[in-house]
Amino acid sequence: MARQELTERAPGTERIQRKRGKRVKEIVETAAELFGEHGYDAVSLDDVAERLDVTKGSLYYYFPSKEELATAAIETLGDEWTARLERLAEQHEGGHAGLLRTLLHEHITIAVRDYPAALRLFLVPRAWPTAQADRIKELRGRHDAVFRRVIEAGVDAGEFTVTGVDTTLQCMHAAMAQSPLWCARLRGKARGNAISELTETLMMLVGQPPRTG
Amino acid sequence: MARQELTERAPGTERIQRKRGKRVKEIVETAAELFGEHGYDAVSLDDVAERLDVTKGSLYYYFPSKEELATAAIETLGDEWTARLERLAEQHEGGHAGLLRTLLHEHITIAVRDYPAALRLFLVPRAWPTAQADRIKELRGRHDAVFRRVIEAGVDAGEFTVTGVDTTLQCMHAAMAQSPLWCARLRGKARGNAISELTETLMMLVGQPPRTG
Amino acid sequence: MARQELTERAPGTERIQRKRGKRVKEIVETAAELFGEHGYDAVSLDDVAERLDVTKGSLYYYFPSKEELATAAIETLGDEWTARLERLAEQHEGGHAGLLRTLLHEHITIAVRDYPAALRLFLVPRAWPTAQADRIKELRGRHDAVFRRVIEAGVDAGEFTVTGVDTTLQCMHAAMAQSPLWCARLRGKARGNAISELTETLMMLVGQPPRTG
Amino acid sequence: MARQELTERAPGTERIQRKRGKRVKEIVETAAELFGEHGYDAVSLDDVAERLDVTKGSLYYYFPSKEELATAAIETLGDEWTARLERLAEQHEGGHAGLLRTLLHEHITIAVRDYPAALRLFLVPRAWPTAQADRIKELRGRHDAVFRRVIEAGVDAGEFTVTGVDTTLQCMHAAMAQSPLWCARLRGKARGNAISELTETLMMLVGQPPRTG
DNA sequence: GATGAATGAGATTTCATTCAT
DNA sequence: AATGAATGAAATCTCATTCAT
Repeated sequence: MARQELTERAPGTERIQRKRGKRVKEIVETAAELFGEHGYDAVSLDDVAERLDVTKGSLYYYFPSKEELATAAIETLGDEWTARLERLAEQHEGGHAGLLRTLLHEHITIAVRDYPAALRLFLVPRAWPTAQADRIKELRGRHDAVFRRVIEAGVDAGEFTVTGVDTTLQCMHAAMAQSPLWCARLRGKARGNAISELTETLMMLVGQPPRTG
Repeated sequence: MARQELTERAPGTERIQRKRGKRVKEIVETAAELFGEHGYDAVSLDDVAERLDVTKGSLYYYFPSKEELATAAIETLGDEWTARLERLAEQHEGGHAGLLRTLLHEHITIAVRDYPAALRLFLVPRAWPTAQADRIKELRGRHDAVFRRVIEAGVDAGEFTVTGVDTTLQCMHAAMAQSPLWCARLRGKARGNAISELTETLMMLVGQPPRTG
Repeated sequence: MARQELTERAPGTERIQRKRGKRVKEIVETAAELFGEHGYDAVSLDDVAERLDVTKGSLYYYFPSKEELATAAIETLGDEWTARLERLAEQHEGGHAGLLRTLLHEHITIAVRDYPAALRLFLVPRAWPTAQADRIKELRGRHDAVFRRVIEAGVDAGEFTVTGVDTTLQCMHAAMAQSPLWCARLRGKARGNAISELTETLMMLVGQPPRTG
Repeated sequence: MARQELTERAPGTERIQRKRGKRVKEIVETAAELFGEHGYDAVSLDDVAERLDVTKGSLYYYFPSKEELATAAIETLGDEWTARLERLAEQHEGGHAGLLRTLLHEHITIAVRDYPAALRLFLVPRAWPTAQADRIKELRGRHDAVFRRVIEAGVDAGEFTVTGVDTTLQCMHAAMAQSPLWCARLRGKARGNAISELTETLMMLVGQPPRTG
């Protein structure tokens, strides 16, 4: 019996890994959704499990604790999100204002359309265990860097005016994190307009007058 | 029986009421402090009771549930807060920009110095019972109105430029709600500077170029 | 100071006692009502106090504990009740059937009209402390005795037929105790009819055919 | 993928369901026992859990609240009880008096011997949530119907005499509900005699003279 | 006589976590 | 891979009782 187990170890490991990855992603996204919606403490693993239509026990197969699940949610989302923004920044041609506008618009769109409520995970300042807090800080840093680079470049080029880059970044981030709440009830064109309006308003933070709609 | 009339009907009712009010205020303020600091879910009634140096049971003598206590805390804070801003607005003389700057500065100062965590109570989207949700919404309305009036007046006077008043308000509030987090580690002069910098940055949202520090 | 108290002991003691007696009676009746309605455990002293529009503390001025209050309720009610029935029995002239019918009718009337729900106190078998249990048993005995005497006399006279006097008594008592529940929703004539019908039905327990209404 | 079809979709679901059902039954029966013995309020979930040798938490795995557990207990008991009486009624051959006597005897026997305290759950007028109150009322209705049918049939056949069917039913039930109290201290033959005596006494409520023991 | 305040023991309920299968 | 069951610590809430005034 013991010997059997030794031989039967690795059949189709790859496909299994892929499947596992998909499952993990499902869980993480659902968790992020719920945590973002109600806050970490107000969401029980039962809630997460129920929305996924699995049992609580299953969650523990994929994650060793509730905290790790939340961290994974933040990490995964943050990673993907940042990657999308970084790609955009690389491809972009044109002035700093154009790039910043593009980044803001994309960021808000993702927040509102793809991961409503997920961003709040970054905001709600829970006392994470240090290991996880560090990881989160790093992510936040990478994320911030995308915007920071454009803004600093714009300032250097004399295109942007700011009181302080950090403060500007914080304001942008805070507003974008709340955006899903404001846009939650809008659909279709109205939502698109709201996103554009928010983008233009945030552009003012670097001294760019709003473009006429 | 006739003699009874000489005695006052409700003896000492007033003083008792005052005393009760004072106690309630103590409790509410302590609660607000803790809730604001750690969030609604992270604070147990034991925590509140312990800081007040009474037993859990006593809290229930004054409030029928944790939720009601939290609502009271929010209400008290919001009330006082708004009142302070309204007073400022009334007294102010001078242009719209000056008033808005004053309001923003005061708001951030209160948030950072006096109630370093209270704003989160308004933000974290907990599913309050409707009775309480309504009360909170009303508070936010009053609070919003203070800022809305200045901005609309400034726009009408041609002093301010905005893409949309609602959006502008939302961005301001989002940023201010986060401010205690950014300033938490700062003290003394550094903190004052941070507050001023944030104020100036937010002034840009209505098209006012930052004043040179 | 101590001396003063010795001299000031008894001014108008009598009137005070009477007043006290009235207050006690009010409390006892309200308590009996509530206990009978919802059961001893389901009623809190707060409930009693609120219906009386006094504070919980006041109840403790008159009764040393919840249990004593309940006992007092049972005792007072039982005492008065039994006294009324005993008086009726003494005055009565005529046959055994007539007396039993009168007693049943009166008993049910009191139960339904004067103390709805109070009788259940005797039924709900709580584990009273023995001191109080004894007192209750005695009361119950005196109460039972009124009916027992008529029934035994009737049986001896050959007027009544029963399988066993105890059993008959128990059935009567059980039915009468529930009667307020059945008649609670009836008013005026309808209630009078219901009481009469119940009386006639119980008369059958001693072999008396129902009188045509 | 094709292989999956060979495996059953919900593996062992049936056995699990059966096991769960068994567990639920164990809990419900233990609960019914305790609630019946001491009353709803006097029994804590700790009591139930301890007798089952599990923790409180486990009970909440099966029932969402104490009230639901109690309702389930009542329902289970009532269901089984009524079913037993209905079966008896179906099988019975002979006159109405014989059937009624059988039903009464069986009912009292169950009450006294099998569920020595369950009836109180039906009697003590607790304010159940309406959903559950309805279910209980329905149960009582079914239960009542068994007796009502015999009595009405007997009356129609001229075998029985009653003042009113409802009143008669109420008296019978009131007496039977108390029976466990009266017989609690009796054992063996004495108990059997008490049950028979009570049965005969209740037969008098429909005008049937007692059979000589 | 009566009240408001406070207490503390105990009840119900929640939930992250573990484990056998 | 996943589940159902169980646990236990901690949270919310209730309430009889005490006490200073």
